[in-house]
Amino acid sequence: MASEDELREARRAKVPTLEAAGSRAFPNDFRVNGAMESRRREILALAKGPAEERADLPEESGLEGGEPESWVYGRVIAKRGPFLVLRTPYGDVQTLVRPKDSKDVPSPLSAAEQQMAQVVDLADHVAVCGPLVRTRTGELAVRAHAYRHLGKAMLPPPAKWHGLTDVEKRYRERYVDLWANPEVGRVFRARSLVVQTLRKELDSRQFLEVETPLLHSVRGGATAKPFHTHHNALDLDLFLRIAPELYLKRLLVGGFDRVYEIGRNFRNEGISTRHNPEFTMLEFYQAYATYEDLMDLAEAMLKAVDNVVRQRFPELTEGRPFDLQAPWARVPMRDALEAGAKAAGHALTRAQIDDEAALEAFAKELLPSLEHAERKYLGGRTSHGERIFALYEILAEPRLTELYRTEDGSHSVPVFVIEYPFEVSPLARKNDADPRWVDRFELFVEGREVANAFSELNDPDDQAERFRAQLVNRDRGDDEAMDFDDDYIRALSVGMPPAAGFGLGVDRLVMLLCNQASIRDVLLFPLLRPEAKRDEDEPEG
RNA sequence: GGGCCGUUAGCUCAAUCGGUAGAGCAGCGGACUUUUAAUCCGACGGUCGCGGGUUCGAGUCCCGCACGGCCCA
Repeated sequence: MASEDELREARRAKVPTLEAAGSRAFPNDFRVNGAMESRRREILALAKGPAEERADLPEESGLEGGEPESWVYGRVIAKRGPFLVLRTPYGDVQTLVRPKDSKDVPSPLSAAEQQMAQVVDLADHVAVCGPLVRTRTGELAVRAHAYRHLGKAMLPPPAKWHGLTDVEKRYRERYVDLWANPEVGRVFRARSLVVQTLRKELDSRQFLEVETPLLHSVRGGATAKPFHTHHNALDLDLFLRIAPELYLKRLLVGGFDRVYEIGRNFRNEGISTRHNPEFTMLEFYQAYATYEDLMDLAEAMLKAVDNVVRQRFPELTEGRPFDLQAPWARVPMRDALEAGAKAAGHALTRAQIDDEAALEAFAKELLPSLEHAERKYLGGRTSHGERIFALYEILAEPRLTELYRTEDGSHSVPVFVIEYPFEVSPLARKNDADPRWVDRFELFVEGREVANAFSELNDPDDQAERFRAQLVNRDRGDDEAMDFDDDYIRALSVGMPPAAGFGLGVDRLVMLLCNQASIRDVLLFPLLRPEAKRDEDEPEG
């Protein structure tokens, strides 16, 4: 017996035994209450804790009767001798289940319970109730004086020693991965805590959580390729949103001074270890604030998130190469460029950067040493601002991690890069003192972009101008360009208060905080191609 | 989109130069019943990802495809 069907059949064959013993294969009459839940948690803590705390427990042979009995319940993940190991959300607990009388010890279970326990399979759900005992090696076990079958697993679990390691299978069968590999579940608990803490931080600052449409008839808020869909009754082509930005700013117009949304966005792009077509972003907008206020807020908020996650999940956060609690760097892009160029072995002065002709000459000189893609990118930039940005991206961004470090040099620190050229920031407000730059920052942690924020553009004429520029790009074949959003211009015309806005990739933040190399490891169900259908399902020919 | 790697039993993996596909675990039958990957005995378990080609003979060599992983764009 080994084919999947045969393994399923072997388990199905045990159902009549369960029924003869008075249990359904899939009963739903086992109720837990708060007391049982907290008791189970206590027992798990005791099982995991130091051995001294279990020293007072009697051994099985020392039981006198009348000891308090407790329920534990979970999935059977191992059978060892007379022990069944149950996996619970809080860890594993041993149960001592005697399905037969042995030479020295009669089974404490009823005849029906013995029958049920004899046909238990790995991965079944069961509950046992009994006194706590100490095993010969000082471990805790719950000795089953009562036994309940709670649910049959018709398929076997992964190999007990290696577990489920096939990466594709782990993603496709996450429901197995999650219980078979406890560290996987831990990442998603940490993710939940990250989101919860972000909410708490914003709620405590009087931000209002809102939900805006996912179905958009106009592309906007970011430059990206959208997914297309269709509403039948209205016969209307729609896009899945690429960003909530324009709706959230309409709410500023409407008088909600502080709003945020944590939600899914969809971008019709390739898949990689850092990209999934649907991903979660936090965006928030605050009236009467500038991007500088948001730097303070972002730093406080992310330090709080980091503290909570490190405290609750030390095993996930240890050994990270960056330190979020150290002072964060705030660096004008031109300073980062100067430092990056120096580190790359180029003499590039601030005066050269600020001088359009000098910078163009430097770029021209640099071109031959670049790889094809970078050469094409830098060579194609025509304005001073675009050139500063391209040189920054090529020379400085990859070196942020080495340039900005803790005092002892042991960890990288988060870097706010500020003073972006207006040419590369179509939605951001120009700086009042020097309109070459916009009031914008991007936040980098360990060299990876985590957040983007700026003082918002609320001049409807300026915004209309920038939409028109997007249309020109569209005509040139740029299928990532935004649409002209008439209603958004009307909203700005009604009057949007001065404000600043912030966007953060939640998936990437979780990756960083929890040391996960792939975005798929922080998404419960990453997008995969469907499995190939079996031959019998395919049409002939 | 490009390059490299992978796909063999339910799970984890072997298979030498191209010569009858193997092991551990799980499952099944039995023994044992304080185990820590429990142990012992026995029998069972295969569309070698899919399709073509070369060959007397292909898991192995060649071509194509599918799915996945990593790197690059």
